[in-house]
Amino acid sequence: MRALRDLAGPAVLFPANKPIRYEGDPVEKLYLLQEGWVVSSASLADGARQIFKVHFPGDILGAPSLAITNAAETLRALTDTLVCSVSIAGLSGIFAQFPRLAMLFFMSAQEERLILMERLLSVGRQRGVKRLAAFLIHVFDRLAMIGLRRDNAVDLPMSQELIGDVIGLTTVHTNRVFSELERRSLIERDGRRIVFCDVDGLRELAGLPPRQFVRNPAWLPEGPQ
Amino acid sequence: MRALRDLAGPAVLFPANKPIRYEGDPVEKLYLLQEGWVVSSASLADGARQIFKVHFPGDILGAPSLAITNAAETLRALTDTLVCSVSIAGLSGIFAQFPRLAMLFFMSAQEERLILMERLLSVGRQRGVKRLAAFLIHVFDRLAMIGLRRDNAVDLPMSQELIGDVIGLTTVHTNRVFSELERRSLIERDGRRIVFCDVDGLRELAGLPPRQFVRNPAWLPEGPQ
DNA sequence: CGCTGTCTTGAATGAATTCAACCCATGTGG
DNA sequence: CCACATGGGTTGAATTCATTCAAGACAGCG
Repeated sequence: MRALRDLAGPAVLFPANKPIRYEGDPVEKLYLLQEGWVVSSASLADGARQIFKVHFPGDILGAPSLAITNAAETLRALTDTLVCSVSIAGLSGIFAQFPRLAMLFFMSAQEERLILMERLLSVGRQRGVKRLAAFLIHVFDRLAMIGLRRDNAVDLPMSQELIGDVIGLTTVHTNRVFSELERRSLIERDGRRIVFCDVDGLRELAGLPPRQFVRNPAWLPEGPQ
Repeated sequence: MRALRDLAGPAVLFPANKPIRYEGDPVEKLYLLQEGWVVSSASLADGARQIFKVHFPGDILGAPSLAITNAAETLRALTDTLVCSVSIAGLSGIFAQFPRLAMLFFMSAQEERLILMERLLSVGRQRGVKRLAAFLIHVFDRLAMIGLRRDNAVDLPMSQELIGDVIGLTTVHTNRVFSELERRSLIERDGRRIVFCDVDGLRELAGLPPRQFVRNPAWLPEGPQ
């Protein structure tokens, strides 16, 4: 990890709502998100936008576009954000020198695939209410995993329009579906703060199978001493 | 690649429609698809199914479940299929010995992410007709890429129900949307054989941005002599 | 011959979008 | 301090898209 940090350039501040990279830009580097929230998204000709992922500190940004010449996703800061960047050649050096780290990168890419598959399952096969429930639970769990959530509440720095872009609904319908979750006493809202009053109920509504992650498997390549 | 082939077990025949692995099964290995078509999918409690990907010869199967204890996706043969398997520890050995190959695996995982993102964009933000167009074009292009398509036609070994499970529509609606593509003279059908009479029109309808893949970049780690 | 699976069509229902309007908090400039 | 603009959030009504339920057509197969 020290090797990776040495490769990374200085941390750059992106204020809330500022784009870090546009889709179509030439792909030159990867980004490491140190502080703040970022969304990756793409748009269609008619302006419709789909958000692929809400990124938290510790995430690698821009990796999916590694194998293409022009970026497929736009990266945009949701909050004030600290980001540093790594050249692709640098990443390649990591693979040559640190097989254990390389394998961990590979596994993390597979984990991202899993998250995308889960969202696709939700968007393709569930109604709006369940989609929103699934997204909220996803954020809830991920924030806990990286230690950024203490209590049963989350401050979501996203407008309902953005949330609609995650789950594939219009602003208006996202709003109605939010109200329904509240009416069913699964959540409470205070501005953009969301209180998860009935996590189990929400999780059951979301209806996605639980996942058990393997964190430090024996079969990983040896690391350096 | 020879190293990989040495690791792989013998090729096993799975007849059409036979499951190779169920979601929930313990994750022990990866699969290499040598011959035939396979779909990976997952289901919800109510029985709704989402197909994540249609796999062709050369694909690695089961990788997304690498980081979890119980498989997230069901793998099922669409046609008669030849599959061999690799232990996860074996893959790990590849990472330790062949950094160039490891990097290629990593990039292929990112490419898979890209494909999933594209499908999510389509399913989340497009109407049925465009979703089907996008899927057909995707299959059309991928088959050409691996040299399994000569003319302007594809034999899709999938029922309309399965196709609906890819693009997130019911059987009935998938059927209507198929008819519309035909009515608009974008395709012709003869059983499960699909003739792409107007590839450009279909591609435009699908409305997804074109991708330029980097195939052998200079920054890849050195391979063995 | 009667299965079964798949494709197809019609009609009714339901979910989500569209269009429109209104509310409210914030911020800004006169 | 007011007038006004701006970005969200919320609600209603009409419309469109997709699902559901039902039934018929057809081919392949025992």
